[in-house]
Amino acid sequence: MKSFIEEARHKQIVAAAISVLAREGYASASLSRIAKEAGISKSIITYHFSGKDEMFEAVYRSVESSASSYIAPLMETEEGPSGMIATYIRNQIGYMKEHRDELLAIGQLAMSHGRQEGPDYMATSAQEEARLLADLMAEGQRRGIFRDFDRRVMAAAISKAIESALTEWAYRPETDLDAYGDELIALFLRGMERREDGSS
Amino acid sequence: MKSFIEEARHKQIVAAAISVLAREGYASASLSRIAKEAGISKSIITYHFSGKDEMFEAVYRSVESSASSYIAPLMETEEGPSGMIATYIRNQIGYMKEHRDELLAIGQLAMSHGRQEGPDYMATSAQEEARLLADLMAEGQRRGIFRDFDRRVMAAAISKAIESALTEWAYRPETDLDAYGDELIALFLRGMERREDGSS
DNA sequence: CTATTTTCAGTCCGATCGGACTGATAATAG
DNA sequence: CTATTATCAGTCCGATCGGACTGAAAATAG
Repeated sequence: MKSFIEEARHKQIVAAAISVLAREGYASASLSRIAKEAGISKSIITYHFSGKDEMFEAVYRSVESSASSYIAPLMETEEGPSGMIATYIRNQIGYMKEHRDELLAIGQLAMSHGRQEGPDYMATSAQEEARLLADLMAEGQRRGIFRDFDRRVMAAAISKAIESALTEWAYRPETDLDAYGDELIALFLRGMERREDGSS
Repeated sequence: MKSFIEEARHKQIVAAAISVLAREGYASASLSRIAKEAGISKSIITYHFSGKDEMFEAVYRSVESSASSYIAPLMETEEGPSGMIATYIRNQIGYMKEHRDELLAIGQLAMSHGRQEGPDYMATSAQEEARLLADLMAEGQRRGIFRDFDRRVMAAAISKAIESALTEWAYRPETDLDAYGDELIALFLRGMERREDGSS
């Protein structure tokens, strides 16, 4: 089926949820609040979604697919591990510039599961990201471009560093995101590369 | 006054709150749940604290003072910016090893304020940490040991990287924290240092 | 036109929360 | 001994939540 209406409502509700999550945080993102944000009756949400969990999953998947479809094509043009990692960081921040609320929203969703891991779909997508970075690093190490470091640690550091750009930017809107990304690229490329003197 | 009983109760309640926050997250950290964790009546909490906010502030300040009293003395012995930053990272992780739940707990408290910054005491202590790192970096740059980078970005990256050690460790208990810390130190010292060839 | 889908405002339920309060009791201090 | 302080289990309140439900109206489809 997938009527136009159904799809439009889904998008509308997801968009309203993203706004509320990003602006007021997870605790305020109740069904009533989201319905109010969308200008619709609360019943409509439960009519189109089986419940709150399913709706938040739709939010997560929506942002995930949006981000990956933005980033994936831009990665194709690069070849070396260094360039690809730099491109990865640059693209993540590029996406961030145009989709601030989406990223803040899924950040709220990710944090809302205080200890005790959240739903599967979150864990798997986080693993995919770590995997992608780790593979690029392994290739760089194999080629002798990168020194020997722990790829898990490095991948986590990169992910968190990109995250820090978002929180800094949300906190200080005057932050120059492109410059922030360039700083991170310089930091990590220098931190990963093998030195000329051949040691380590 | 500060009777023995009052102080002991405060500590007991704070400890129980830390356990619940670290193990079950902010959402589960209700007064009833914390009282149950401590094996006391819920009324005792409202008897010794004016309310939930004051109690969580006590939790935050408790961990903050514990951490700074652990770390500060160990910083005195170092002299150069590189060594001090390395020591800073090492000490943060050293404290982490013995106070996992405390750090997870204040992490929950920090995250609980979805957008819209939390209480003052949190913001100021975060600023102090960033300030300390930024000052060390400025000194390193002045001495020509470090290259020219954005100290705000670098300080945020370091803080987040240390945080990543905690989340990784909480997620995978088999993580070798000392090795993790050494990896971070290698990463950031290489990322910050001025290269021998004199460029940039 | 008729049948179906969608929207709406609103109610009701059970649960949980922070917090104020009770009254009895236990512990401690002067 | 007498006051004071501390503890307890429990109640009550107002508020909010997710969610199920209602009945009627509106929109859409066949």
